[in-house]
Amino acid sequence: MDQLSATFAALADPTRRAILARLTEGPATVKELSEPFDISGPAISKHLRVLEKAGLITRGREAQWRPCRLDATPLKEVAVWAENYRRFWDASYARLDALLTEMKETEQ
Amino acid sequence: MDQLSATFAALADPTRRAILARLTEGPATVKELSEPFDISGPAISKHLRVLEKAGLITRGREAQWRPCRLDATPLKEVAVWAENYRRFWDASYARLDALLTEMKETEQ
DNA sequence: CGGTTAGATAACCAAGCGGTTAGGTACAAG
DNA sequence: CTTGTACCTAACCGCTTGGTTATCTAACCG
Repeated sequence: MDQLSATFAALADPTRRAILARLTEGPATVKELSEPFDISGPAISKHLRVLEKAGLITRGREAQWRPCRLDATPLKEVAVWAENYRRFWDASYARLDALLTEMKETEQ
Repeated sequence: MDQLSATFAALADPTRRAILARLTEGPATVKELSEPFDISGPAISKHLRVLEKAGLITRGREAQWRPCRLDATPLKEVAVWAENYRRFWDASYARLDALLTEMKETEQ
């Protein structure tokens, strides 16, 4: 699986996006991250592994804690990818695109 | 499944992203879209259904063809979502963040 | 009419996902 | 040393996913 696919797949789960949102406020332990959700610890562990493999978080070791820290660099690739489609959602460009399509059709 | 999750899930597949890229050049039939890939027609149909449910394409009817057209509006939400993390991948902000973390730690 | 083409649907399969419970490891505190 | 806490791994379960082949509909073409 390529990097971009892994990133999109990781972001497809609301729990994982909530974890990322929490990590914008600073590093957190697994316990802290699991508190907002009523799912088991192993389920959180799996989510964190997905995020780690996607390069969206890094994990340290401090005694019995495994603090998680946000690494947003893959999100830059997401933003860049999405920006390539800006002209297709931007209204003025959409009108221009429709005009060009119409011109192309009538010229044949 | 919420809209954003559906969009991310749809984008997690390279074949579907390639289909979207092709549609930036204009509408295309199912056959045209399937040509670059050596997977069966039904597999393409499934990908198109995923994209359609995510609101990323719309489909028309012209005789025996079902032309697909790009609808990039969900990608705007993706871009907006990712932009909220810009300060975490931007180098200068990263350095500022590290500085603030250091200050917070030493003040205790 | 018969044949061809575009495309969808159905049924199936292997693999992956999101969740669980049970049990194991590592460390700190009493 | 014992107990409790933080976290992980393993095994399992139901559902989804990405693919297949086979079959069906709908439209055009001769």
